[in-house]
Amino acid sequence: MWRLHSWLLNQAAARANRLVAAEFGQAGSRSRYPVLAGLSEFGPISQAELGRRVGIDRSDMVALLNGLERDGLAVRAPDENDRRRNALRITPAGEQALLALDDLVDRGQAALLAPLTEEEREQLARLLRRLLPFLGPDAPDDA
Amino acid sequence: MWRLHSWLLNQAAARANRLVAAEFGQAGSRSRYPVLAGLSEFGPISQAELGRRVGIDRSDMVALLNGLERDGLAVRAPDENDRRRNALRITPAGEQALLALDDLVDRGQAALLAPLTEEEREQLARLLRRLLPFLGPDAPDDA
DNA sequence: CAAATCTCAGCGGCACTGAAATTT
DNA sequence: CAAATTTCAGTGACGCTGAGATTT
Repeated sequence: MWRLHSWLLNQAAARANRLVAAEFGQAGSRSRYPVLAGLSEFGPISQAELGRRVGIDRSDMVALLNGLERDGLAVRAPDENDRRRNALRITPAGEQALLALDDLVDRGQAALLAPLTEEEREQLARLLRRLLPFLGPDAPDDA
Repeated sequence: MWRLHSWLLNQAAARANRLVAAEFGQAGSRSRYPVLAGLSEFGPISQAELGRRVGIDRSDMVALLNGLERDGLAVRAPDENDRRRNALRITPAGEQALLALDDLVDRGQAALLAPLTEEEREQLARLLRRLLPFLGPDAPDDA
């Protein structure tokens, strides 16, 4: 039972979500965080590509961006090179919001990772990354 | 972004669920597995206690047991020592079903863990267990 | 009385599917 | 034509809350 990785992963993820959600409180959906972080890191990008990189479904991405645009944290512009795509950008207000969310996530994670040493935390992150194929060989590793 | 443990955990758990769900197909809910495994391992036990051990909410446990009882895989009997409780037991058919589910879960997990060596898999399990407080010091560790 | 257990009704976030419209 | 992108409508499993009835 306790060797069941898929069960352990689910339990650990559920706990992480509880802790982060407790920090977020009324501050909106947790999924906003990876979207804003991805926008900030990957500059102008299409919805499909962003979704692939942060592991969010195309369909959920639409709803999330609707909310972010409504709140002035991101903007959709037509991509002139490929008019099927939207060129997404984070706004200054979005960068601002991202900084605030950074703090909340950090605090939630501190509680989650309390039982581990710094070395063990890095080891855990390294192992988890190896399980995710879309974090290709180009993904930042511990190189 | 890639150092975000709560994000990594969620992505890894989502992938594990996809892979296991692909194996399960029509074979019923995935949550049945931890319940049956817990019943088999912990013998006669109350719903609340079982829920605590396998990380399933009291409320969801009711629905899961309804299904398991309907299918003849588990039985509820009144606990004569404490009549608030149900004494849950797995049936022979339940043990049978558990064996079948074992195979399915194993195959799903084999795909998930393919990138890791045996040593790394144990290390991952060890680290994840340390994040789950309800796996108290009595929990089977790598001692 | 306080606390624990079982049950039911319902909610919200999340991952996903299927299909339509547009563009390459 | 085949493939990719955005969008919308809808589904289902999951984790959880709140409340009621019963028992300790």
